[in-house]
Amino acid sequence: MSDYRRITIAKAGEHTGEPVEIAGWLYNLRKSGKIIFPLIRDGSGTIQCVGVKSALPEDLFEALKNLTQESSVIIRGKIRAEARAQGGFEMDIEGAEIVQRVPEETPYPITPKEHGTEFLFDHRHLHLRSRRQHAVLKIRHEIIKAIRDYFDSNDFTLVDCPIFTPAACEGTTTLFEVNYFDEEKVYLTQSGQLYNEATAMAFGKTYCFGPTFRAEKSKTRRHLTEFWMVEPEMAYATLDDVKRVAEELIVFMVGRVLENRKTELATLERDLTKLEAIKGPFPRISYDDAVEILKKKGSEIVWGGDFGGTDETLLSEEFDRPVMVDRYPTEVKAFYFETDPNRPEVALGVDVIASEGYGEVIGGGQRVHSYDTLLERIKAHNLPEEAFQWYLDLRRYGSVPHAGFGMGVERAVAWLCGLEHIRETIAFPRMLYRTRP
RNA sequence: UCCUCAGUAGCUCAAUGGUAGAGCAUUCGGCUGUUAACCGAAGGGUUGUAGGUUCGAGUCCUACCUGAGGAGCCA
Repeated sequence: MSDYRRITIAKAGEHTGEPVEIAGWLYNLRKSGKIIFPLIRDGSGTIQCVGVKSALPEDLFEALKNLTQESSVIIRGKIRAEARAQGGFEMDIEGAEIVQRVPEETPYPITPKEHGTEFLFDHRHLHLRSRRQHAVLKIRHEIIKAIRDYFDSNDFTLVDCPIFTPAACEGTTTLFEVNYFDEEKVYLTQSGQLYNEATAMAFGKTYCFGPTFRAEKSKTRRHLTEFWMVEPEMAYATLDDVKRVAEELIVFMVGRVLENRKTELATLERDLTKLEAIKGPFPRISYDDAVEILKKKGSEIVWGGDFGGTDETLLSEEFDRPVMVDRYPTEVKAFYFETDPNRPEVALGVDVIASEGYGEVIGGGQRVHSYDTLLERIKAHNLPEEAFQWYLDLRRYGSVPHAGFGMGVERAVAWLCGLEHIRETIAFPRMLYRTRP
């Protein structure tokens, strides 16, 4: 038994001819009388094994031949290059150990045929084992790693923000309320931004990376109630810095995925030319320009309104890469946005609209840094002044121009993977009508 | 919250108002190169729930439940 060295399927090609073992699960089994083809997956990949009756003990051959889908099994044998096999390699079975056999009375529910979304997401804990979902989550991991590598290597310090917050960050969106020891109400964070402004004044450049929550009853392919967001914030920075960093981040992220996740992109049948087109510089247009473009394309948008999902799609059709839209009407942006000194009616904010109709992936801009202006805004938005004293402190003690943005991780994943729906981009999605499993 | 569509076997779906069916999965049998393998056989149903119309309802009507897509809102 110890003669067989444990390897992962991903590295099978490096061990041809050696006695090795693979510990995994039965993904599928094709059999033909005296020869069987178990397809084994181990989390790193899948490989077809070949078992010949004459070469194996009778009881082992029969046990493998009758093995049920997703039974856990350790296969021992030798790897061989095989032109007919999918990954280019096959394993000839010399021995095996069945770790747990899935009973036939309770067969694995997800068969190799089609299923509906309700069924699949009710069985999400098992659905994750299938090839497509595995590929999506591998790419998600790559994207998250790229994001962290980008910020870490550009002098940003990770300072995470609280999940429990005492009040609304932006005053507009609906929050999840939590009973906090029956003493007071707290809310699940919808953004770490206000806290980021504090940490940026302490560290210069910071970012937070964590889950955020929105209690809006959005029921579309672009929304989750719990999603992950990365939010950088920079002291002594302006709107232009936000655009530069956002562009660099996206280009870096896409590069990493193209470099390291070719296999997964192929599994998803992603059009690579669309990803390869995502290079700097991204087109930069103003909100005014965007409205003109949309009007020409038949949208009913009027100056002063925010873009709907359809508008974002129409806009993205004009470009082969993400487009940056800046200087939105102050009215549609949150209270903390700095206004353009030359045009007080527009805010120094920018949205990055992803290509191929994937919508807004990044939103951010320059923050108000004058104490008086911020106080005015808080009053104008009917926000509780008391709760914002600490935030006002940031303008009392060494206030500087500063800026930052937030990127929705799931939207980025859906975009780079080319997915129809955001629910596949996270292991256990939380949506309007789904909190299980 | 609003609009639209859909709920039939474990799963994916069929069935003009007239005897509820197929493929996959499961069980049994066959096959030494299969690629969502294939071939033969068997078991498997309170047609989402509650009413109603009708000689007769999976099918038509009403309400409710569940889900999907979209709108608004948002990343």
